[in-house]
Amino acid sequence: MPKPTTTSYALLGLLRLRPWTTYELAKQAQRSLNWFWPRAERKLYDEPKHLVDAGLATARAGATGKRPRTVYAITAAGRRALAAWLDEPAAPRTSEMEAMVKVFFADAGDLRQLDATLARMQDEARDRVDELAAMAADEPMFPERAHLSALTLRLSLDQERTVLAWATWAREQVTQWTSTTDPGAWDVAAVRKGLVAGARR
Amino acid sequence: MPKPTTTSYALLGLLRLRPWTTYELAKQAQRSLNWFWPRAERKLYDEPKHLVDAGLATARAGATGKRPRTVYAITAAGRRALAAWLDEPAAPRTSEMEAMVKVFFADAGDLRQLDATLARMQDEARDRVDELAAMAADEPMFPERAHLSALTLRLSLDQERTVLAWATWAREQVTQWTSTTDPGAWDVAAVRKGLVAGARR
DNA sequence: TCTCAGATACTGCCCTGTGCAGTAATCGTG
DNA sequence: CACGATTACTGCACAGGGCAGTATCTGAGA
Repeated sequence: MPKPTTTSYALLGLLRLRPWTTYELAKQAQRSLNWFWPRAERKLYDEPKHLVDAGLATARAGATGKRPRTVYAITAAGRRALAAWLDEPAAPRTSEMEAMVKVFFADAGDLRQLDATLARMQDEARDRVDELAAMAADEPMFPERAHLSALTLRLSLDQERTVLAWATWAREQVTQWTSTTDPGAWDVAAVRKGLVAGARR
Repeated sequence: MPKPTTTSYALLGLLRLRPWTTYELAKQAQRSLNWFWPRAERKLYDEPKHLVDAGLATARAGATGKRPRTVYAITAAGRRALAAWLDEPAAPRTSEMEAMVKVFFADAGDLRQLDATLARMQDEARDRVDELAAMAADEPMFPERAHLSALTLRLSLDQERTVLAWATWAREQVTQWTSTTDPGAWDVAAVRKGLVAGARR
């Protein structure tokens, strides 16, 4: 059997909290892990089977009426594997921001297009900040793990607020530009200097 | 031919600046786009061929000694496609942070493991801040596009600094914990409240 | 001037992951 | 108790990643 992926360990982590059906597991992963380990629902349906193949989880067959409902639970080997995995250095962070590609190549279009892109980024960040704030305000689903979710929630929230602040700033800046190819009186060199000045903090 | 992906448009954007060989294009993409649109080198070697198939770029055969060296250039259709693409709403941002999965499931291990994970995140963020600051301090490769790269540079830098600040904060917090399962006197509820309080900014 | 180590410039393969269409069972409402 | 909506999946095609392998080129030493 192929070696477990990060997605395997992520689901194993959820199974450590309690047994779940595939469906529940998929939903829970999208609710909690989606902020830092986003995976398509499709993939979440396949993964538990691999965990069973690897001996890290067990499948107990159940049913809701005629519909089969397999309940997955972690095994002792699964717990050991998870603990061992925590020691391995994590893969570097990566972020995909299609919108930033559009900003970077904004000179292929006009200022209206650029502002629309920035406005959409602003809206997206605002929605996410609200969603995360709601999560922080709600009762945690696993109160005994509230300290850990407080840590992760904080990074997600900080990241979204950073994007929101940046998008707001960027929209202001581009109103000073003559066109997407000519920033007019806008002092590019000064802005770049400002970036370096704040270096490391 | 299948419809172009974001990666197609990203490379098309680079081709708009000047013609490149596959190798140069791959290197340039990793230098500039990697911050917001990371793609494996492997993929960057395939993509120009698809652009040619789609009529968005042309391939002109050249050579360095016995080694063939195809130079790609954007076509008029390519320029039109790129400008049109700028109007389409971008895909939502996503970030993968394997380290955060380890933080979230830190209660499967001990405080030493958690601190090691946080320390590695801190180092990674520090390195990236330095790298981005160096880019901001250097002469831009395309001075006529310095205003656009200033915008993208700033978001990348802000994001990295956010992670750096968070990791530093998180390391301080966990020293106050009794174990990964028991935060001791650490006031979880207060921290969560603090998150909501700062909502939206 | 030849040699060979390392750097350069790729390609093939196999697996992970995504998006979407399709399907069947179940639930809620009248 | 019929039927539309929702729930709970599966199949398929294609984008993307990692790594091993290969051939060509460059440069330092014999």
